[in-house]
Order: sequence, then C-alpha cells, then structure tokens
Amino acid sequence: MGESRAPAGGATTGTTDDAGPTAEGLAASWPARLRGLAGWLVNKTAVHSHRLNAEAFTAVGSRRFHYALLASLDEFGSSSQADLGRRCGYDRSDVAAMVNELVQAGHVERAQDPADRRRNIIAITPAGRAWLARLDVVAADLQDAFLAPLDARERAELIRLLTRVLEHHTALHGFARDPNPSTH
Amino acid sequence: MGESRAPAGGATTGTTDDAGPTAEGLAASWPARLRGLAGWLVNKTAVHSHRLNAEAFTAVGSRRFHYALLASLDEFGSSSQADLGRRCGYDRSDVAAMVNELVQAGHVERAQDPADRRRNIIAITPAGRAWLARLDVVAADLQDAFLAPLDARERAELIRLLTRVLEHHTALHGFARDPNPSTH
DNA sequence: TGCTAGTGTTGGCGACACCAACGTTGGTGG
DNA sequence: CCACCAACGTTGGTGTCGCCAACACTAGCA
Repeated sequence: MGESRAPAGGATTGTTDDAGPTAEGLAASWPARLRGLAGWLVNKTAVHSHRLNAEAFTAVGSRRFHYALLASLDEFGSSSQADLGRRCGYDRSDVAAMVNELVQAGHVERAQDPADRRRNIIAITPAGRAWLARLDVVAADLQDAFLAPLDARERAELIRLLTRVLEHHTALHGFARDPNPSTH
Repeated sequence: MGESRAPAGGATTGTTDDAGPTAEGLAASWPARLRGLAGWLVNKTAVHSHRLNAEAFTAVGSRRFHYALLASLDEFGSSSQADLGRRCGYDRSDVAAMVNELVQAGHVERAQDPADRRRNIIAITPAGRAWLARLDVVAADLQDAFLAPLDARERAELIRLLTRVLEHHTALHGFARDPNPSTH
C-alpha cells in the first residue's frame, strides 16, 4: 500500500525563479502532491484526449460516440439500444439521442423487434459502414497524435496498464450500472 | 479493416468456461476498436477515477479541487488566483468560485496585493494546513484503491507514461490557455 | 390474472472545461 | 502627461458528459 505521506512542503518563499518552461521542467510547475497522483494524471490526460477527439471528429463532421456505436454494431452485429449502451458504456437515455443522430445521418436504421416489441433493433447501414471506415482513419491518427511521445513498447504497456485498471473498476462498479451482459 | 460479422445475440468468445463477468472476460464485451484506443481507455478510466474522488472527498465534506489548491498554496506559497489556476490547470473563472468556497470554509484567506491592486493574494491558513493533512490521507487511500490491480513497479510505470503524455500535450496546447509561467 | 423486470423516451441535474465580456489596475511608449 | 495595451478578478453563459427519475409499454412468470 502507499507508504508515501505528505511530501515536504511549505515553501513559503513564493519566489518562482524558474524561467524555462521546457518539456521536462513543465511538470515541476505542478504541485508535487498532484504530480504523483495517478487519478489526477489520468483526469488531466483525459481532458487533452477529449479535446483532441473533439477536434478531429468535428473536423470531419462527426462525434466521438458515432465511432463507438458504429464500431459496436459492426463487431457485434445489430443490437438493441440497451445492449448498445452496455457495450459502449453509455446510459440508455443518451443512447436514444445518439441513435437519433445516427439515424438522421443515415448511418444506422432503427426497427422495432418483432420478437420483443419493447426493443428497437439498431442496424448499421452500408453508408454507416463506409463512414466507420472513414472514422477508423481518424481514430488511428488520433491514437498516433495522442501517444506521440511514447514508443511502441511504451504504448502497448500504457494500454495494458490502463486496461487492467479499467477492468478492475468496471468489475467492481459496473460499466453503466448493469454489469450483466445480455446472455438473454 | 475488420469485416468481422457477428450474429446478433452471440457471445462469439464462448471458448472460455467462465460464466460470470470476470475481470479478464469483461474487456471482451467492449468493441475491439475501442479496446485498443488509448484515448478511449483514458477517458473511461478517468470516469472511474472521478467517481472515486468524488465519493471519497464528499465523504469528508470536501471537493477535489480543495486538495489541488491547498497543495499548491502549501508547496508554492501564497499566490494570486491567476497563478493558482495556472499551476493546477483551472480557468481563472473557476478559481474565483473555488477560492470563495475555501475562504468560506476558513482554509484560505483572500487579501488584496498592496503592490499590485489588481491581484488577490491567496494564503493558506493554519486550519487550511490541517485540512490539507487530512486530505493527504484521503488522497493516499484514493491512490491505493485506484491502482489496486497494479503492483509497485506497474504503478510507477503508469505514472511515468501518463506524465510523459501529459507533459507533451501540455507543452503543445498549454495548460489553461496560458503556457507562459509568471516571468513577470 | 397480477406482479416483476426490461425497454425506450423525455426531462432534468451536477460536475467540468472553456469562453466572452466588463471594469479595474499596471506598465509602457507616444 | 496621456494613450494604449496587458493582466487581473468577476460574472455569466455554453457545451459536453455521466447519471438519475419518471413514464408508458411489453415480456415473462407465478
């Protein structure tokens, strides 16, 4: 468990004499307590990732969740909105609006399930598949820009560690308040 | 790239005999495209981190940014609100409201800088230092819970990789739209 | 037949990052 | 001296995001 306690603080001098904000010296401008907190690093990194994602996807007139939903439909096949939300980690409420967008764009089709009239069957259209291929390129470029300062081994290691942490908390807390996959 | 078609209700990875959503089988329920995207992993992980932070800090009647601001004041000494925001990555607008909260709680004091009447000098109070020590414990427990599935070496490696990525994008885009440190 | 549970939809809430404007103040160059 | 620009703090607003509450509808079961 964590043994490190409160680091040395109380530098009440207030004289910040550093002048060069070079890449290495940049981290020094952050409070040491925060620099060592993985949660803080993850949050701040996620902000940058979110900004990069937003820029790249809006540049092609799309959104982040478009890619997530289309990818899920392509890999797992047609799903209900609830399953879609469980797989991608979205709330059912939000999935409804997201699917509306995708339907209006012609990337998916919404049809009532004849076997279970509660459900909507969401299916990806050929146009949606073409769009997904386009977004695959966007995502690949995004990945490369996001992980730019890391080499191949480090990128794989970061993904591995993040996956471990994410799986752990997903198992504990659930993805979208419903840990059970369908298996209906 | 992938044209993997899958039937609707099928758990295609049926080879594993696991019946429950164990840690390893859980990731298989996410779209493969998303599983490999570092940005997606970071964002989802940040959501869990954010939830853990919120739970832990509200449990003691505090907030996440309380810790960040108090830590900055303790380590760098009294600062203006603008410097405070730059160090912790907050917008000046939000810092104003945050400082209001801390002032009302008695953890910091706000005084006009006699040398520069534009600035407010924010200083941590003894009560604020005591509160910071309390929050240090909360943060340490948080770190341990967040990184639970990782051993010491992996934790250090994850922090190192995240720091590299974060520094890179901070240098490129700036932390809070103002890459220049004081250098007044 | 009732009851429970899952589904889709609407609406709202709170946190967060970010931006725009305004009045105030410091510093600088004409 | 005065005009101009830059920085500061404050208010208010915007958009995203995750999440919850309620409702009507339907399926499955005792």
